[in-house]
Order: sequence, then C-alpha cells, then structure tokens
Amino acid sequence: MKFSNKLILWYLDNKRDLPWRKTTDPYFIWLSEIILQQTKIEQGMPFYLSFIQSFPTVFDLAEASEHDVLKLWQGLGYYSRARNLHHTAKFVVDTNKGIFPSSYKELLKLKGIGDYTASAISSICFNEPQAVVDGNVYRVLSRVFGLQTPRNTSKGIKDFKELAQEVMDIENSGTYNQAIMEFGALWCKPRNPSCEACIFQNSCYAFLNKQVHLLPVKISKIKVRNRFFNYLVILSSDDKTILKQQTQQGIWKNLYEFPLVETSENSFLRKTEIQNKIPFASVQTASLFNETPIIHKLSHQHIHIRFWIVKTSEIRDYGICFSQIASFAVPIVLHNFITKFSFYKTVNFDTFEKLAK
DNA sequence: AAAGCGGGGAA
DNA sequence: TTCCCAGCTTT
Repeated sequence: MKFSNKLILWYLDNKRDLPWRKTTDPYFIWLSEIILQQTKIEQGMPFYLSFIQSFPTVFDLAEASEHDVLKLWQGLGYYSRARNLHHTAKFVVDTNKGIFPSSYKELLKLKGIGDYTASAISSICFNEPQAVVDGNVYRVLSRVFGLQTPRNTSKGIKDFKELAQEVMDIENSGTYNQAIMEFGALWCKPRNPSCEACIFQNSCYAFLNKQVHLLPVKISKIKVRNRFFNYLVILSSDDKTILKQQTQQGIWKNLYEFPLVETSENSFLRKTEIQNKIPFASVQTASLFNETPIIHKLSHQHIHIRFWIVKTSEIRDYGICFSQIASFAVPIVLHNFITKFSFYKTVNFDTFEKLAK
C-alpha cells in the first residue's frame, strides 16, 4: 500500500479529538496554527480555547486592542505571533470583509504566515495540495525514506518540501497533512519512537538500517557558554602558594590550578568569598591582578579569567613554594600567567604592586 | 545563511 | 543539562 494511504488509515484510527478538527473555517484553523507554531498541543490548547472564547470571529479579534491580544497571549511565548495575529486580523477585516484568502500563494503574503502555515490552512480549509513540513514531517520523512540532508540548512528545507510534496495524497491533502504530523507526534517521536508497533516496520529506512536515533540529521550549531573564573594566587607570609588538582569531570581534568571561585558574571569578589575558599589561612590583602579578564576561548566555552593576588598568613604544609609551580601540569592560560607574574614578582616586585591597583 | 524570539516538558 | 515543539521574521 502507498505511504500516504497507510498513513491516513492509521490516522483515522489513532487521531486525537481536538477542537480545531471539528471545523474547516479558516479563522479557527488559522488561529490554531499560529498558536501551535513551535508549541506542543497540550501547551497551546488552553490558549486556543480562551482565544475563541474572547474572539469568536475575526471581527472580534480585529476590534480588540493589541494590548488585549498580548494579554491573552501572556505566557505562551514568541510574542511576535500575537502582534502579527492581530495585524492580520485587522488586515483581513479591512481589506476583504473578514474573508481569508483561499490559496497558498495569497495566504503566504499575510504577516505571521510562512510556508508551513500557508500549506496547513490551504490544505485543511480548501483542499489545496500543499504539503506541510514541520518538525514532525522532517522526522517521519527522514526516517521512513532515509533522507539524510540536514534539516536546518537551505538545501534541507528544499529537499524535504520536495519529498513531502511527492509522497502526499493529492486528493486528501488536508487529512494527509494532519495524519503525518499526528503520526510524528504520537508514534515517530524524537526519542523512544514506537518502532516495534509501527505500520512502516517493513519499509522504514531508518528502522531497517538501525538509524532511527540518527535521523533526522541536524547541523548542531555550537553555542558558546560564558564562564567567569577567579583564580586565587596565594602568597603566604612563608612564601608559599596553593595549587589544587582539578578532579571533577570537565575541562582541564587532572591538571593543576590555583584555587578557583567561579561566578555567574564578572563580579568583584568579596573578601569573605576568598577567605571561605582557603579556610586554613588568614587573608590579609587581596588585589585584582588583571582588571580586564583574559578571555580564553574553547570550542564551546569562553572563559573569562581574572587573577586575584591574595596575601595570607603562614600556610606551611598546605602550600608549595612558588618556584615549584613549574613542575606541575597546568592549563596553558595559567602557565602564561605564571610566567608573566614570576617576572614581576622576582625582577621588580614594586612594579607589580602598582599594576595590582 | 544565521540569529533572534519563549516557555515548558521529557530524558 | 540538552533537545524539541503544528515556525516566522529580520539581519
């Protein structure tokens, strides 16, 4: 049996009973589609109900103030959807007596309506053969047909739209579109999909090739996390300092470093925070070595590093001689600091004292 | 082509 | 924590 036929038969058996499935009125379909953009049905449902309650027709929505619309949208996120919703309601009322455009091409011109929403409305309300491509469709098509193009690239967007258009049921586009999305939401889920009881077990590319968890392909754009490190460079009265081995999982594991106070931003350390870090010594003075943080760039993290010169009482066996530091494995950024600092410390201590201010 | 925009639930 | 959700718009 054809892919689309199997899907529609599955849908008729398994579809959820949802309010916007009882109508093909473009106003209600449009409203539901806007609310459900990037939003799970469970989250959007109460908002849909309150919107049709407050604004039973597009005229009611158009007459409302933007603030009232935003107020009702409060908590749903992506607030430009609410502003565009209101704008489009007014536009439809002002230019076409409240009647929505009835073609994909015309719908696409409205604010807040892109390829997905224009396809959804034109197929569900007017049976125009436009295949929707949403997060569910990317997943189902990539798995069943083995389409490996990364979905978040321009080629991916193009390839998936083409395949979606190719395998859809031209005669029942509205039902087909809802079927594939429902299947993606209930069966072909991102994680732990129900492959053992799937109607496509015998033909699904991903299932047959054990690639279900690898599809759809998505280019992961590395997002950089900012972290703020304050290293405490201890100078005790018995001329020692502290190095600790980084034992926790993470960057620089098993390397040595100065006692570290991580903060959520470039904040000025309090003396008590420093003292708490080294309870075995008594802090006398603490000064910032570099006002401007050194930004150490790793692939996924930008580490903003500041060194604090902390003079303390005797620490005896808790510490090591400063000259021994060279024999410990430390991150390069610490090594660079140590080199620079040793220069000030041994050659011209007075210069450092000035710099520390 | 990439970034910005929200809030919530699941693993 | 990370991922993803019935995406669209702007840069």
